[in-house]
Amino acid sequence: MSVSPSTSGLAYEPQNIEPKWQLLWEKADLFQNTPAQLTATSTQKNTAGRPSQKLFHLFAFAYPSGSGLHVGHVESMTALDILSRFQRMQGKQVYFPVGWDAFGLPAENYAIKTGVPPAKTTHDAIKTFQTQIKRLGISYDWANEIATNHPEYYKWTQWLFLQLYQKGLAYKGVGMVNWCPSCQTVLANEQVVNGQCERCSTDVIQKELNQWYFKITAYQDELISGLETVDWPNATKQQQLNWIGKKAGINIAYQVIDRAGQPLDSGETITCFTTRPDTNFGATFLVLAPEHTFAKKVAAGELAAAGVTSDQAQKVAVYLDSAKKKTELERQQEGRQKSGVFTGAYAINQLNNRKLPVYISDFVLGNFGTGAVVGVPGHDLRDFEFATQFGIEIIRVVKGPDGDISPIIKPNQVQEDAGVMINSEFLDGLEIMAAKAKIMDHFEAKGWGQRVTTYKLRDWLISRQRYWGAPIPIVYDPEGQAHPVKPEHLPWRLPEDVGFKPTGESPLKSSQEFIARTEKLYGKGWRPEFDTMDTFVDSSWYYLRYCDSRNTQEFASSERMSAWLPADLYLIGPEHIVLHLLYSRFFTKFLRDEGYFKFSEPFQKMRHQGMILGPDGKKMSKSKGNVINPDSIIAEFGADTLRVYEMFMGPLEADKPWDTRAVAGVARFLKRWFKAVTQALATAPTANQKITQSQRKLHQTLKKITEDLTNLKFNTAIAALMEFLNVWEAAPKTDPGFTREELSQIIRLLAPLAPFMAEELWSQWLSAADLTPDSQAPFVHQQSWPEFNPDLAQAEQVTIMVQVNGKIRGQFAVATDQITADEVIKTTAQSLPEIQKWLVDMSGATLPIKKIIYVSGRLVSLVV
RNA sequence: GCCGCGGUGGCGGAAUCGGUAGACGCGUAGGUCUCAAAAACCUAUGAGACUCAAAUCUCGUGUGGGUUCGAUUCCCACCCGCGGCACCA
Repeated sequence: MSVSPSTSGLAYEPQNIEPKWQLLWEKADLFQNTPAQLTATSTQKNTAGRPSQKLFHLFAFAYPSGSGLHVGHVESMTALDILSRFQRMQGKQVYFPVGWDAFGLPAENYAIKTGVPPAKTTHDAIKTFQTQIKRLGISYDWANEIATNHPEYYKWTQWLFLQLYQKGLAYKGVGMVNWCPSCQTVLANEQVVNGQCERCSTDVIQKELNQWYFKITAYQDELISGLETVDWPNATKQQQLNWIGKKAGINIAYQVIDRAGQPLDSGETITCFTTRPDTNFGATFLVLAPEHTFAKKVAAGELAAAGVTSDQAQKVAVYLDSAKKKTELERQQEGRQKSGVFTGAYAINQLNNRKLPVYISDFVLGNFGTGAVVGVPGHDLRDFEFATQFGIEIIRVVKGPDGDISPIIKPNQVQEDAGVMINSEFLDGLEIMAAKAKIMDHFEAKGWGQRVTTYKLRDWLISRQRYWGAPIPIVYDPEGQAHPVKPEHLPWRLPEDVGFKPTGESPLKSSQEFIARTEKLYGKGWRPEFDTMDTFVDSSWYYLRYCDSRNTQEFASSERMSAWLPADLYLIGPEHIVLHLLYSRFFTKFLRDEGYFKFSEPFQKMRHQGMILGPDGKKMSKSKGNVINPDSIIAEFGADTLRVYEMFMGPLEADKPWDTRAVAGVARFLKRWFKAVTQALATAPTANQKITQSQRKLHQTLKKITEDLTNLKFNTAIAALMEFLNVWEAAPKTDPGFTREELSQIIRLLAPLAPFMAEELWSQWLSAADLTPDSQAPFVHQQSWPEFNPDLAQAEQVTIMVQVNGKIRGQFAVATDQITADEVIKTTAQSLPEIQKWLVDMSGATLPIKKIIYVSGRLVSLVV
């Protein structure tokens, strides 16, 4: 192909340059369809003839919202694009795919408001995003673009569901679920924020429903241990660990007793989970969650044998009813105020034969541990609060750190984490950790308890009573029995004849076609599952599909997945730490167990980009009017300026406010660079005899940029380029200037960061020498990365600082090759006149030097 | 309350196997060009003291201690901000 050299002269005009190269790159199919070119990494050669190595750079799937590309998208896309271009120039084979997390609520809510089908809204939004991204010069592999709402994609989402179903890892179950009255759908635990719906901030209520779950808990231990093998930010790993919430403790079974203090004939027991069995001599009561089966039995009047009167049973029933009606938010607003009711029943603590009254309170959670706790009010603040409120005895069994052994009457006396046991018979005198081990052994030996590990992680509720998602591929026979949709019926298509008015029921119920289709394929009286899947199901396996996005036989071939995954770099916002990342890891481990590939973690290296804030330092939002639109920045300054500015703002991971004036500073820098190069091209000598300061700076910069880009330190890389330009522009008029070869390096150096301008300068570089573009590699982005010369990258001389008693008092220069002459340098340092005056006392007498420290190439420290 | 991250000029930030604090950019001030303005370019720019000036000195990386010839960097205690979790037994 031919590339026409520019004739536009010296002025930098991004508005002319950028559309031109965008078009030519597109025509040339640059960097397209990479995964098809896999094959053995060691034999593969790129255009420059160097051995190739594969890299998978993953940008977090974007939701195609109607408001278009956000400057935050620009930040992370640009960072990955720079890295991709940089690595390609270094001979790596880089796969940098693009796709859309296209199912989801906003499009459906828009449909409810306007009647416009979500498919249309989504399609239009994607078009807008595509145009904006191409204008930015992001070198995506568009040939492998995917969208989760496409039947060829969600066919495999459904396939994945069925695989899980066949292995018993997708199941339907009844349970208390989070229900958003506004979105009219259930939510996963992960989608409830402060008792409110993550999307619309409506108070979430609890409902008992029969829903579909994925058994993520089957992998809970591996989800913990796998974190040790990946290169992720520590904070992220920590948060995942907290979410999984693994805890070691013991389940203790307390026998329920009758009025005479004898175990019930039914052998009824209440099992409590505790991590602090060491304090069990201080136990004075038991508390059950309202959902506990024993609580229900009491309410139903089934525990008369335990001495529960009908009056007490009645009170319990009332309490259970009121607890059920409370929203998550009401429960939180009560704060530490505790409600509860005595059941009338007692259990026995076999350690000391103490009778423990059994209470019910909603501060005990039904879904953690066993839903029942043993109350030790002296050493647990919640138990203390409950005991004081209900007048229950408090026993001290741990001595305070100050030796306090007085009765516990104030909350600040409640010793929770350290101390020595007292009032605990055979545990007395032991530190709590030792006591814990000893009593657990005791409980197990007696058969009263059993060591257990509990987890906070719950199974993943994936049913959604919404339209715009992948239908759950399940059909029910006339008896209501669930059956998987047959593989030949996939994709199990999302019907189009639905009403969008929220009714509290799944919108798919309104589809005649959906029901007719089910009856036709499966028989009269058969019904489809009307719920769709949580969109996190779609978006938690997309990186697998990327490897083989046009495969019609499989979700992706094993060969391709093994070749490209795990991803070498995943750049994703910190808001996805518990949801998407945990789910993705679960799917990966499951499919590995199914034998599709061998790796266990999908994302080997992950980093989080920070948030770009408005100029006011606050999160951008339409209501605050502080939103920066990338299109308007491109219109004013060009895409290269936008890219370089966003990378220059600060460290990638940090939140940083937008500074409108600083954008102009970056535009100035690019303009100066363009001018410097175009002017130099006109007079460039073919060879340069003398080594100049500018040359040294060039090679130092080449070295620095290579290091910084490798480490994702884009802001300091750009600062180094600016420094280089400052030195270049300040070079003496007598300097011979950079040679053609050096100018080529200077142009290539900028290519990853400012791809359009670099391409323009490259074409000028070629035409200045009457060269025609290489037909195999006509573009600057196909050239090799400039290597630095280590000799030239070294400074000619270094400044040695001289300290006297730790304070800087002078300095001198030394040739770089002389810095190992320790004795000479130490002597020179002492002989400096400005140092001499610090080496004498008030009377002028020379002070003895006690110690001389020389830090090679940096400083001499004199101690007197 | 628990877990994690952070605190450096007027602003964004740079420098942490301990070794010139403030790179680079923004802003500001003065200047060149211009009838004028913008743009562009040049110079200065942490605070303070002293000086005609040059030079020099003192202070300075959230606070208070410590280790060291030397601390933004390491240790201890605390304060503040941000993110996450939260009546999790």
